[in-house]
Amino acid sequence: MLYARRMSRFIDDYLLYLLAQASGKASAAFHEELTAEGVAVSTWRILAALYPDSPTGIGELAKDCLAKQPTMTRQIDRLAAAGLVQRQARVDDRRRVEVRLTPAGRALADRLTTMASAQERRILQRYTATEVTQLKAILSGLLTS
Amino acid sequence: MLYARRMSRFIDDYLLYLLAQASGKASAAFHEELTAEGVAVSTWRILAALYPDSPTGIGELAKDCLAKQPTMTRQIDRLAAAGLVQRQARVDDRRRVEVRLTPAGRALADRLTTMASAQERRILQRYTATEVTQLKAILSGLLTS
DNA sequence: ATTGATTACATGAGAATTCATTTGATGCAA
DNA sequence: TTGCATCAAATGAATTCTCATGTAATCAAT
Repeated sequence: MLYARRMSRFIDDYLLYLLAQASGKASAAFHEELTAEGVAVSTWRILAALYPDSPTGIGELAKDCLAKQPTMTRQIDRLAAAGLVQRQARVDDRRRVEVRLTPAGRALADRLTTMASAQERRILQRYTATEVTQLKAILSGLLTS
Repeated sequence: MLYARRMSRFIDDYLLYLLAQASGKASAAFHEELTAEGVAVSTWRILAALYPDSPTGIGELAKDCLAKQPTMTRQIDRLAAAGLVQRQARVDDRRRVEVRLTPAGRALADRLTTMASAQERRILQRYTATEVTQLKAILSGLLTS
């Protein structure tokens, strides 16, 4: 299955690789649940970012979901057509568009976030509360640097 | 700049989101360096995975680079045409293709991994050696679960 | 008020990714 | 052997993403 390697790989101790792989692998299990529910990963990301009640602009939403702004505009088109979110131009700056969950979107997000939290518990089960706190603190720190 | 929010967001304490954001943000700085060097992120990922001398099959390489197998086949087409990697069918199982760095590919990887390590040090500067060790251990643990 | 720069989002065209399937190779059971 | 399931990689078609740019609103300076 595995190939012989002459020496250890660069990436096995490289932080950005470990982060990317950990993120990908930890997400994979939940993404399977989403697929079984017929929900696209991109849809989940948007609903989660808006949940429970956080109206957000298109550009900021793109950042939150690791996508580019043109991609997000089109995703929101799709979710709005599906009745899960609604657009509303801000009165104090009409360049901006606030996106928020509709009742249907919030209902779906209720269900999915419950599933996500259960999944998170399964992953974190193996670690002590202290370890979990430290991990989240370090990750949050990376985000605010 | 920021919009008012009625309550804290679900994602701000959700591990998978923190991991994805931390990964994305930590990588962003280095990806800018890559762009300045005229190197695509996907190219970097492949060179890093093969470095320094780890011949790898297409499918495994796809996993290592968070891509699907058809994507990787085409990426390798591109890198092989650029003279950075070479394909070789395995004699013991000719379904498999071993990809390895050419001397030119290794030279480029030498340079990029040096840059990547410097970037990693800048990120980790703010943490103690113990914290770094713990972080990498937990991330590695997530990968082997 | 007018000009020019900047910001936020939308959109067209092109590029990259992925799904579904095919091709070729291997292993296994009858 | 033969037949069949499985596996790794390649490929065609379609989806999806993103770059570059456009449009409209706001802001700053004169």
